[in-house]
Amino acid sequence: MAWRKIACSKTELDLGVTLICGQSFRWKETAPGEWTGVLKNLVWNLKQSDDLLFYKTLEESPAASSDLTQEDILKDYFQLHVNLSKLYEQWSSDDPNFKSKASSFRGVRILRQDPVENLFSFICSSNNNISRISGMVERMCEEFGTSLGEYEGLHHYSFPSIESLAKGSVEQKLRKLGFGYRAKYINQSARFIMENHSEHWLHNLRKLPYNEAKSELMKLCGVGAKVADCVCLMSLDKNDVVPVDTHVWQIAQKYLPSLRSSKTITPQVYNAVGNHFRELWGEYAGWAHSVSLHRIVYNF
DNA sequence: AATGGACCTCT
DNA sequence: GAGGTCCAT
Repeated sequence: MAWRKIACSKTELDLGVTLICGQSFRWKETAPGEWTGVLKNLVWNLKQSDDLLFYKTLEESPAASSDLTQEDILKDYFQLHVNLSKLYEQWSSDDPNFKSKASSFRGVRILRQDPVENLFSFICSSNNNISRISGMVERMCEEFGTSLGEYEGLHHYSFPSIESLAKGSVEQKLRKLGFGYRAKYINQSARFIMENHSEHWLHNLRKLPYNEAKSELMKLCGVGAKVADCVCLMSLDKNDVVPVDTHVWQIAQKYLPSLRSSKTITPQVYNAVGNHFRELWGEYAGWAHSVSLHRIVYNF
């Protein structure tokens, strides 16, 4: 199948960074400058030039998956309607640190992910690192997802349904797959959602204001403030949310000396840090956070 | 409301 | 000890 293309500047989207920086854990660089992953139950291949985004899929969109064209699916996933260059200008003028340390890392965007994949992937993220999380998510999809076919020797699977993660045997199976104590969190959260809500409940949280969506998420086992914020930002359209991890906290302490007295991230500290960056960076603060705080990048 | 320890597995 | 959460003080 031939490559198709969308006009898209590399300064608006840097595929390599955006796909593997710890938002989604399912994209692989299958050839230099070429990434393969699953989106909307299709296997995609992506690459880019300075001003074009190229894509192809293993199959045409199944009829069931609707009126969205593949171009629409990608535009939505990468949120291409958001003018990133303009945001970089705003963050640079509002924050000298952003300007000097982060503004040259162009094209880092927040993906608009599926809330189910986003939630269950991030339940895996506690005390963990990107490469191990990626392996865990892959094994979870292989075990509980459905096959989407083979592409260049690699098998691909859908992300498991909540229903499939709610079954009784899931915790034990996940433990065998190396999930450790997170196995229970995943199974219990899935079960809680199926018993109290439905498969679509997570999607519908998009309609709620940030605070309500967050507190709903935090009722789930294994979902604290940080994971809930990641889900709000990365799949529930809460663009101004800044998830506070230990790294963000360390940096914030340099700007908010009052926080230094605290030994750990208490709820109060958590909110103070989040609010600080939200006020500093504005409506798309969570996006600025993804640019500045991606490990390698920000070294104050 | 804040603190300390435990939790799986891997580095 | 780790990009976090839970549970007990």
